[in-house]
Amino acid sequence: MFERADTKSKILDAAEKLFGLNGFEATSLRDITTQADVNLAAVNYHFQSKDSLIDAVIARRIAPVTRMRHEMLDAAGAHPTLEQILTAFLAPVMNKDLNVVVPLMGRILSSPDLFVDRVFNKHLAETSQRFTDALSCALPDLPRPDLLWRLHFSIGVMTHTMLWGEIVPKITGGVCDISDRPALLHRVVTFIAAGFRAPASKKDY
Amino acid sequence: MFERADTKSKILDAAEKLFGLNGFEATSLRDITTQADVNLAAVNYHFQSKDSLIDAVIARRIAPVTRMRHEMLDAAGAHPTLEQILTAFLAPVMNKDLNVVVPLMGRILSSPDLFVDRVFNKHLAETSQRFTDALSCALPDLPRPDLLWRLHFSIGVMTHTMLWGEIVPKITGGVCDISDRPALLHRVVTFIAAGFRAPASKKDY
DNA sequence: GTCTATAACGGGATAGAC
DNA sequence: GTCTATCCCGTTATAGAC
Repeated sequence: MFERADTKSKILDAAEKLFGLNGFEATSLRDITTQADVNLAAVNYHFQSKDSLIDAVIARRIAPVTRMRHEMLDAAGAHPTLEQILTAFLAPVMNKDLNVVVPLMGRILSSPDLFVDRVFNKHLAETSQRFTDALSCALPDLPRPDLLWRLHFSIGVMTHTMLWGEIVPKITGGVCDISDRPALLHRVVTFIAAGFRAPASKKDY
Repeated sequence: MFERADTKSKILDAAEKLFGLNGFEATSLRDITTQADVNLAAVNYHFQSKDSLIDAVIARRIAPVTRMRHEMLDAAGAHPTLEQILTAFLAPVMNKDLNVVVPLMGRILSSPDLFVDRVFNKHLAETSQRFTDALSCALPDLPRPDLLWRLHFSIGVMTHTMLWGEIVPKITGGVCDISDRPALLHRVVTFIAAGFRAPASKKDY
């Protein structure tokens, strides 16, 4: 049942898969419509342009991530630990379907130009505010520039881990394994939490 | 004097600038030849194809980075500290010309598909080996998977910091500043070193 | 709503004069 | 080595039949 998804959803599914696999630029509408098994013109009928399609693909996946992030942060209570904050921030992204959503997120986060105008300002500004506030509470002695830089570094760890997921096992000769998602999340949180707890940078060194 | 650089160099200069600015896919040969003020056909004369041009652009910048990395690691002596190893690894990339080389490096590192075959295996495999060995010496108790994962995380921090350099001041309302390169390097090394020194991940948690 | 067909354009690459 | 002109392909987008 429900085998015949509607055209619009089929396009979104195919697009997010191919965008994640090959990037936004390298994916043509022909690739998408072939994968989705729909007609080429359907894209411009349901969405107005390739750009709008990209927006739609992103919006569909960011919404639940944002919701889950806030839920997890709420669930951690009034004074969440650093690890709880980081987990609430990272888990909703990193525990998604590895083969589709994660590569897509990686693509988004490694396209700064596309990101700021069309993703951050539209979908993430509020979330960013909440998590920086929570981090400030958990690390009251960390100066604000350090805190923001370290959050930025953390996003770098997350992005790279997602984007390179399938590469790491290759170039490490199989030593690193990505199939155990909770273990990987734990590794990331451990690494980042230690980085956040490092002494604040001094002006003279 | 030397105002009239040869065509080949002009193409390489223009290409690396535009590749860093807009990415490899989004940069056309026409963009490059216009920027370089040379004829379109010159690209296919001096290089055989756009792909070969990309390889040439990358190779020209990676060589000095690799040399400097090894020099700095050598200079740190037989038993370098964790901070010395990380600085030797990161400084040669992060202290380059911010406006051209750094964005280019960011682009390379955020294109996994392009990276493994055409960059890692060709230029970085040996360097990778040397630095993982050095890290093993500095952190003898850290299990190998943790060590490799954390090196991977570190590259994520570096990549993201490079790729998003100009964005961070914007979305932090000017709190974060990228103009002081040594300070930024110090922030990165502090963060990563603490992450490396975190307890190794346990199987049960 | 969905298709076929095609317009309009920009891309990489090449032939051949100079 | 450098140019002009051009080929051929893939791209987005649209017009119009069904």
